[in-house]
Amino acid sequence: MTDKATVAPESRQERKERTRRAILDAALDQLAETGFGALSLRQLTKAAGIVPTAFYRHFATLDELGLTLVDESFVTLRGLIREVRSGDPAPETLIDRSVDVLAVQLEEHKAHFRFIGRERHGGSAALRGAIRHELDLFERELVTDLARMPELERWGAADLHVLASLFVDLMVAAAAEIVSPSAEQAAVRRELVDNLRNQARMIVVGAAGWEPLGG
Amino acid sequence: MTDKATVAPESRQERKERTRRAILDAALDQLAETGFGALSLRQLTKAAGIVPTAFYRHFATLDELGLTLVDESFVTLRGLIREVRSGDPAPETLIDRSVDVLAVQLEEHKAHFRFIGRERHGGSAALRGAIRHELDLFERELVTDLARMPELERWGAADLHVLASLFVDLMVAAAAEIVSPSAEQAAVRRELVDNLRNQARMIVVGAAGWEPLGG
DNA sequence: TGTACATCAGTGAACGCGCGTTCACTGATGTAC
DNA sequence: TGTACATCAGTGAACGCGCGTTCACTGATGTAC
Repeated sequence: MTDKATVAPESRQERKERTRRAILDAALDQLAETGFGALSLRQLTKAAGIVPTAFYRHFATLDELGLTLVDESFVTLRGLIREVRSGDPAPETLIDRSVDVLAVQLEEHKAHFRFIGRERHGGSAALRGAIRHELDLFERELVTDLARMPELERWGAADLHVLASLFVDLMVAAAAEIVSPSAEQAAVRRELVDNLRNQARMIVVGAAGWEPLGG
Repeated sequence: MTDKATVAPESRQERKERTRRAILDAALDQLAETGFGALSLRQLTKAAGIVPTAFYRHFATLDELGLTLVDESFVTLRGLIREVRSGDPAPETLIDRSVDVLAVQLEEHKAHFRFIGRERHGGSAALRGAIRHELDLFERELVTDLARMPELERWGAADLHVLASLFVDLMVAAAAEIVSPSAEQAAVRRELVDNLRNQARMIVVGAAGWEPLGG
């Protein structure tokens, strides 16, 4: 049972990475309850199964941990977009499919979306700045995606910005709402998702009838 | 100079109200920097010019203070709507006027909007619940306003909810962005307001072309 | 108007607690030979 | 394969600090007569 062959030969590096992961997960867990500013290093490390001082072997400061979580969360968000892009590009089904993918990803990466929703306006200046920067990048990517659509070929940069920012604002607002603890019940969550779908459809109707801005 | 006639005859009640106000203002001030969860009673009372323990003469807990701020902030928000309603009701100018009024009110009641934007998703469960409740009420009021418009007479409750929630989500998102410390520069703020105006216009176009939901 | 008493906003000392961070350490893993 | 040394993730004691809350108090304002 415990002979040499069954013992996992975990290297020092692997063990360190595992601890780092445990810290990040404990943080995401604790951030469901409180804002990042109220995060306790001692509670955090206790949940991660290490002594408080061991935290500094992995992060120089709590802020560095926060920035790591921002990075991680946006990797998740980009995964969402990649999944939407990789499917059927027909405009008629794009909205429905995007909302469906979002709903699934929200469930799987609840903590990441909750973190972004919470700290977007709630966190420290550094955290807010990082999130705002990532959201700007994200919106710019969406603009280039939209610019490729034949229906929008007459649109200028300003028009694309209006539409893209609408989608991003809406998605972030809905995501924050859907992953919030008060939307635990499946029925509530479904209602929120349905509403998001309808909101997106109404915006698409608006885009279809939109007269591009002058200048 | 200091004879009886010039001395303000401040009653005990008036003085108490003034201190209470000082606490609330100090809280709003401190909340520009951190989330409500990271609020310090000691720093708060110091800024208000009283000793820490005097806080309890005015509020039983910090949470009670938070709920008072929620109430206050929504009084501000309702004032905004009242001002929009009291003006020209012509649909063509409604959006522009609403955005203009919002921009002015954001400037005048920056702290209130910042508080709502921050704690909407960032605060304690009690605070989030209170804000969410008030926003629900607010949206319902907007629905009854919209229902009175001749252009929307064929719309059902579900359609009205989609449109109203779009406006509310958008307004809260934009407000939080506009009052954030990173939008201190007038040019940045103007750009955000312009974008909000265009977003609202695109939604109005969407509403104009919207085919009411069945059921 | 004057006096005696009640009210109560604000005081200040004291408490125990959890916090982030320092430091010298331990002992298992990794490396050089 | 065996030995001697280096690395470094995690330990545990200790620190000083600001925290929320308790309590008995003070003294100006308000009230009853």
